[in-house]
Amino acid sequence: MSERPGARRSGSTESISELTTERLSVYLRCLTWLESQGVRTVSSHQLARRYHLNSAQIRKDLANLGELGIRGVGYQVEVLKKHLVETLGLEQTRNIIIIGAGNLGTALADYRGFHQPGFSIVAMLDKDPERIGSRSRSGVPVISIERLEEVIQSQNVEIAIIAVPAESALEIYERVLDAGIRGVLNFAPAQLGRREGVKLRNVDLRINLEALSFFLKNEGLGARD
Amino acid sequence: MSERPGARRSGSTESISELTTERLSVYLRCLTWLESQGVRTVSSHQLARRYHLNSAQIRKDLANLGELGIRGVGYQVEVLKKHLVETLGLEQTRNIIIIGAGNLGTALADYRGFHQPGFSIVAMLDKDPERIGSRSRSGVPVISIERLEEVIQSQNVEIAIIAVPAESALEIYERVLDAGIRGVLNFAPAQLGRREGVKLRNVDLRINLEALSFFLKNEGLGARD
DNA sequence: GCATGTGAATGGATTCACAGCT
DNA sequence: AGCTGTGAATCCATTCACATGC
Repeated sequence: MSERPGARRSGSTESISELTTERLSVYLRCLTWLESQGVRTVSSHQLARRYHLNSAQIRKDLANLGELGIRGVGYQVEVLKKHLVETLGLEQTRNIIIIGAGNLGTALADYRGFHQPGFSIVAMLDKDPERIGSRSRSGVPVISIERLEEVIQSQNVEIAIIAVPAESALEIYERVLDAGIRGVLNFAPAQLGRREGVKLRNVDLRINLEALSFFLKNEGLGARD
Repeated sequence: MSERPGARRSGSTESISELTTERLSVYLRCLTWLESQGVRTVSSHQLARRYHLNSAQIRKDLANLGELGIRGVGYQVEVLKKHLVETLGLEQTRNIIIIGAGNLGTALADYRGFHQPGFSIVAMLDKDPERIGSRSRSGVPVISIERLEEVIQSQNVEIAIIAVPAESALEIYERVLDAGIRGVLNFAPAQLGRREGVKLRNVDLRINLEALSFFLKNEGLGARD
């Protein structure tokens, strides 16, 4: 119960919405770049101009982490970055499995962005005997889907990435949840249901393309001004 | 100018928001499945229950296409599907290029969901001489990035998928826009700016993982009830 | 003087609840 | 009786604008 007495507790990480979380991730990336360029201090206006963001929104978002800014000056890059890393839970490494070792699964296993600190891809799981026992280019092993639950437990896996065809997605989803997974990133074009205590995020490539198609169809005409 | 006289024009496709568009794409997928199962008629409630959606929202979304439902009955699957295909601009085929023939680009080129009717991936472009001249498993050719503008024009390309490292993303973005592309799907973890008359959609894998990480860090404690 | 942090205002999107049609 | 289509109500997110503090 006892909160440190002087501690500012604006940083009640509960209240932070999903959209805000996504932007925090963006800010972290921006700050990482700025830090690598030797920038020590940055204002919300500078960030906004540089990265096509809105300065008021940046301030509101960052205010969630506590009073980190210095009025009249801005934010210290290093300090802010540290807080973002902590808020997003990236100081520790989370283990990930990818289910489905097809084109997409394998590409994800080798994707640079996934091998950042904070995440570790420990295995791909697949049912095709031809693939089992092999490794992706970056060395991620392919294991039999039969051993799904065992791998999750023994390797302390927290996140599952579903990269199987739509037909199998629901079954896999149920299995990983039963095995205790609370974070799921789904690439299959399937409608998986929300569950209490589980975060499901969908990356649906078809929706993305169809949204572009809709735009292309409708600009020419009506979208004049 | 002359509108067909009797034509219901609730279907003013302008007013449709991006979020609604995304859901229309979901509905289309659901209907395609239902149709394949021989279902002829479906109500908003049935759709909602089956696919974890909200029935009022389904009705609001679909009302954008005109008065397609039959009160007391529901929607005719075939009719509704046809309207969705048309609204999303999927009766015609749009040509796509993928820039970057690395792991991700190649996986996308071979991804089944992209070879649906409505879309055709005509080429991947890359700067690595080793890759140029080869083909993906499904036969998409890799062409020199130097020929980017030429390919866009000659093949009548409408959509560009950016699958290059973050450092190169901005330069590629400018180039495809200059070449006349109005629809861009960006996989690079870079902040590209909005442009008038251009639809940019970002698929950011890192943001997705970090959002899961944030959730995992914060449930256990506060997210009790 | 200058940039943050934040209440107030605005703008969207979702949900409710029911009138109206079949 | 049942389901759509939709105004009204609600909820959430963004933007504005300024008091506050360096």
